[in-house]
Amino acid sequence: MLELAILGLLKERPMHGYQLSRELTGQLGGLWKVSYGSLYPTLKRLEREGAVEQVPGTSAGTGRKRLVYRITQSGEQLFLKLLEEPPSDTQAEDARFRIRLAFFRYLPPETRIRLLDRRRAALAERLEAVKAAIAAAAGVEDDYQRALMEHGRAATEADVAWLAGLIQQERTKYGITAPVGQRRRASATLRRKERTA
Amino acid sequence: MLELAILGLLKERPMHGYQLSRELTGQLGGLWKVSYGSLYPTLKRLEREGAVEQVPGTSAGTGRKRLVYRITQSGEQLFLKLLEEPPSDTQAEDARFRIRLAFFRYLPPETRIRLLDRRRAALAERLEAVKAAIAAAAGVEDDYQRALMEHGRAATEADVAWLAGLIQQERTKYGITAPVGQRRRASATLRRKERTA
DNA sequence: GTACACATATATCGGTCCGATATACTCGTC
DNA sequence: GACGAGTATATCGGACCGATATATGTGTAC
Repeated sequence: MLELAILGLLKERPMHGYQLSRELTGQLGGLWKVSYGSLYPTLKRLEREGAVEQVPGTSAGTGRKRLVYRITQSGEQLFLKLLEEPPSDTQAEDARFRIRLAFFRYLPPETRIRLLDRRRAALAERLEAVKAAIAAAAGVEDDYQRALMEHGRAATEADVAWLAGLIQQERTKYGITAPVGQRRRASATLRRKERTA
Repeated sequence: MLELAILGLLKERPMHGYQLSRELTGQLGGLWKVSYGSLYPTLKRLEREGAVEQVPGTSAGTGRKRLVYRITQSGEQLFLKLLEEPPSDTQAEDARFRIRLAFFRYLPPETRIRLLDRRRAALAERLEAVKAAIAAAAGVEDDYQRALMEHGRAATEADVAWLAGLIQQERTKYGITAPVGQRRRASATLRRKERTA
């Protein structure tokens, strides 16, 4: 995830580590505070893999030690690959999706819609799970546990609606019609079952 | 975080690892899927620390290998300590707060209000950061970046309002009046400054 | 003019949690 | 009696975190 964010920023202009940290923290508006303990090792790994490279002679004039990096050709390819790659860690996927969205402009409208729809399906599936858990916990007396679940439901519903709005907006903008058959309950589970069948 | 969840469940009744995993995944309604890669090592660590212990002879009759654990006296103490402990990892704090809430019934009302208020202050602070980022990005053309920030603002506002509601409910229930001076902008930052002053 | 707090900048450490995977037992069912 | 599905414990490498160490530059109060 951090790789994606770093490459996305370096795509715009060369930067050094500390600068990346500030941009990431600021641009995502406090939604994600990047740790140096992640940033610098990741930057080194990207360099080792050839996705970024140091810009020579940049710290010469200032006297201050600064390692400025820029993205390479191979890094550009990696960036686009990561931007489309399916999710892995459900825990971090929320954060990953935000990063992705911040660089959505680099993707064609069709791909954007596809990714938005995939995310919506995943959240819709989570919503069903939450609803099922609420139904299962009907007899539980704990007020806080119920409040927690209800809040989870409301928040997830809001997210799904937000994504639906973004998709609609994108479709209207580019005149892309919704697929026929309007797969209403096209949750990831259902699609997975179809694929294996 | 996992420690807290495990201790909270074992406080109710002895369980083995797999059972804990199902309870956690189900009870939190898909909001958190526990990984075995976290669960079993944590369980072992808790045993090594003496917070939990194996219930002897439970797998005898079944023939199936099952390691049933129960909470110890020292584990009960650890549980209460973790339940009140201030947050550390901002990334995981959202999840940690949910776990905490699920076991809120074990805390006295005053403590509950204090923790809810701390959480609300932290979110209010985050909200201010998001607002500042939105203001700073006024000239940016990227629609998605703006949509992302706006959504972050809306979601955080909803969370703050939700917490305010919970606090109000708790106060009404137990007849605890709000502190005089009603520190309106009592963000964590302000309180930190007051403490150091 | 100099001391001192603060921001800049890179780097490492231990620790938590994750998904994937390995292993093995139990049970229904065909 | 084979076989897949569910149960159960365990380890692995990897991502990310907060805390911390270690410098250097910069503003400013005395």
